Amino acid sequence: MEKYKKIGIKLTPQRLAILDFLDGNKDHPSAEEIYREVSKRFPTMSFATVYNTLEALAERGNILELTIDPHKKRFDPNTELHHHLICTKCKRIEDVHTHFELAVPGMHRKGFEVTGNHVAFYGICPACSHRT
Amino acid sequence: MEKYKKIGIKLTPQRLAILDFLDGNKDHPSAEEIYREVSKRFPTMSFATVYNTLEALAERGNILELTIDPHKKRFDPNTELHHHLICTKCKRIEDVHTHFELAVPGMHRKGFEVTGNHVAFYGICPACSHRT
DNA sequence: TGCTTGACAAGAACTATTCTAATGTGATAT
DNA sequence: ATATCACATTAGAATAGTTCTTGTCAAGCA
Repeated sequence: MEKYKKIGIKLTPQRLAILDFLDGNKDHPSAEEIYREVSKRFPTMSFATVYNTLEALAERGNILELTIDPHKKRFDPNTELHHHLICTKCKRIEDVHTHFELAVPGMHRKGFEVTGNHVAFYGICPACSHRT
Repeated sequence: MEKYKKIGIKLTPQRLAILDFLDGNKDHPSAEEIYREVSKRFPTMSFATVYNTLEALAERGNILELTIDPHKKRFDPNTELHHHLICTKCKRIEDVHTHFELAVPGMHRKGFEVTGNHVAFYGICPACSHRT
């Protein structure tokens, strides 16, 4: 795929498969989910390859590493500025494409140079609120 | 200490030491930091006790489990609604006691019942921006 | 007194991630 | 087209953080 060329990493079949799986993916998959899926096509795939690729992509700003799930890292191929709505029961994550104008008041900034922000909304998704 | 009685868990010397360490602590300590500190007073202290106590406290809403640091859990004894400013280099976390009026627009809510939110601000703290 | 419940310590087990060493391979220059 | 080399890949070991298990004990209660 031509569109992946500009990322600036060496393209390999494994990496293309990972990129294809991520492209347009709205499920914020974990390394394990990526591995499970991609290793269907590449049964010899190693976990290290998944992590290496994800790290390389994150470094270049092509994906975001989410620190939302206490148990594992999750990755988001959508690098536009956006926020998340998380079901505290099933851990499903939905995107919230709204821009919030947020600034840290000087008194709390403590000399920090603020570079970004992320809003996590918590709630219960319809599916979970139904079953009990 | 009387003030701990109302938490509703059985108070033991180990738990009192953990509670004392957390009380007013603004450093958002990890389990490991709590263990290191409390085991000075109770050298036989086990990690399991730390985790059990933290879990019990979190369940009862007496502390918050922060999912901000990708490498470890961090705990916040301040359960008032507040937000955080995180140094992406040294992982220091400062509190931001500002109330933001945030609502998820209906189109993104997808039927979620939203129960709360948390804003993470990212930046570089003064100490880190100095040393290169 | 005996029962029940919950807390504890110690360490094993587990999970997610990172590292290592050996081998393989895509991209470029030849 | 081929050789080369830096970078990718693999398998498995290593690590870090967290959770689980087992046996023990103390406190509260019938």
